Amino acid sequence: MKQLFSGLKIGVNKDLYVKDPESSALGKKIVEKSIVLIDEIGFDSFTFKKLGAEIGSNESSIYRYFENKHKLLLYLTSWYWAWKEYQLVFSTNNIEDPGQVLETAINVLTRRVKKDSLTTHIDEVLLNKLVVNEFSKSYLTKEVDKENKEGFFEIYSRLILRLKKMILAVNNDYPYAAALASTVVEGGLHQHYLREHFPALTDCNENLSPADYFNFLVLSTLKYNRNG
Amino acid sequence: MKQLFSGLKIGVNKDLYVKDPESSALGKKIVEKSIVLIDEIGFDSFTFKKLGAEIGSNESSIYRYFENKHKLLLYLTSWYWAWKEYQLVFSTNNIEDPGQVLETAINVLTRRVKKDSLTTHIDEVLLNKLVVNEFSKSYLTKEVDKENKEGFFEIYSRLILRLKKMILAVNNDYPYAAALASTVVEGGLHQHYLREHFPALTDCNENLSPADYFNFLVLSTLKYNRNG
DNA sequence: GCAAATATGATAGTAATACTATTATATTTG
DNA sequence: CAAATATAATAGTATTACTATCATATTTGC
Repeated sequence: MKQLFSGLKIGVNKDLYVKDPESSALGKKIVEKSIVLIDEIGFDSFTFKKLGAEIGSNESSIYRYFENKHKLLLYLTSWYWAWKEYQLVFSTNNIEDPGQVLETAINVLTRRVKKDSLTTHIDEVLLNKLVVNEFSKSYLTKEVDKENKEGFFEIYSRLILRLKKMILAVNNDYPYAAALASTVVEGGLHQHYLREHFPALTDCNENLSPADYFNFLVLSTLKYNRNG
Repeated sequence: MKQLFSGLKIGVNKDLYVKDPESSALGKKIVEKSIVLIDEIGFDSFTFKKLGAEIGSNESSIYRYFENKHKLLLYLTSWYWAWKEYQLVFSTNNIEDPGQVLETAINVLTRRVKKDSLTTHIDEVLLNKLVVNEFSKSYLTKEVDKENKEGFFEIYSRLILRLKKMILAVNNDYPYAAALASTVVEGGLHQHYLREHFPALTDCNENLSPADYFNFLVLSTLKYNRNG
């Protein structure tokens, strides 16, 4: 915990970059504009050449920060989950009732991101959209097991396990705490995507948020009594 | 319904292919071996050139069946969901109790696929793995809205809506029927993926299946009584 | 059984991608 | 101010994702 909150710098696995993008103006620009460009044209058509053109820099300079665009995606999504973890811990810190803790956690993890600006160069609203649209692509690869061993999904995993703990604090006998935690986080992203592109496949809209849905879902399954 | 079950041929949107792969030996071979090859090397490294080499055919011949590998993926996943829809309707056909119908549906949609072989050339077990690993990539694109309008996700959407109806048949007041239906189907894929690559993030294993988890989740949220 | 139509195969070519390597030019630092 | 470091520019390679053309099988219709 200590390392995560010292100085408010969001820390990600150092093997995700060649040179720390936080260490220079160019690095920050790469991160900042990659979020904008990926949001604009999608990760699939995104290239370092296009990004270079966008920021008035050269392709080869970007390669000195990130090995390839996959690593950049891992960097951006790790940053996002680290940021969410920070929010999660911070916002539940002085709540005592486990039910309240869990509700707050679900809200933090499934709410649409509003303007927040922890940093000057990262637009969290856009980054949230990027995660909704592209996060799955970061782990649905043939290299997932190798990269998982290298710790590239550590922050995300830790976040799910934190939620799992909060679930068990409400009902220690619940047999599907990890599955439920992962359902909430992944499902949260998915419901936001559906709302945008397949509105018939979700009930979430302006009046009913994914947070409402998941709060009810979790509450009901944790409090459910087979005999009553 | 009629068109779906006439002759047992699984029907997908005709705009997904240039020439119907079911109409020739080469077409069937393309479909058959693409499933094997995508499963082997992953969709990202899969190319028509490699597939051509694999089946002793030419890249250019494959282009005469599918416009590009994205359309092929849409074809394969549509076929899968059409097959699941068939199983869903067939297996719930003569059940009267809505609770039983729903349980059967959840089992069909979240169970790991066992050998079935409706056709000679499609290996449903491999196709199920392919869907777990690659389905998200078929809709997480910038073209999703356009392709959705063209009906490329029609079968999938219809399947979710069928499940939604079954949910409402159990509890007509449930306010999140569509969200729950999509959670079960997508979540089913996701839990299988986690089991394989992130076992700490799910409770599903040899003894506890995603079907068990989702049956309990759905049952509890549908039967939950706020006041008791 | 043969001509015409159709399907498949082979080859070539293009623009873009995903890099690597090298060299030149800024910029920073000691 | 020299040395070190960062960035930019250019070039080059293998692969991808196609398109086009032409040759050769195979099928079919008479």
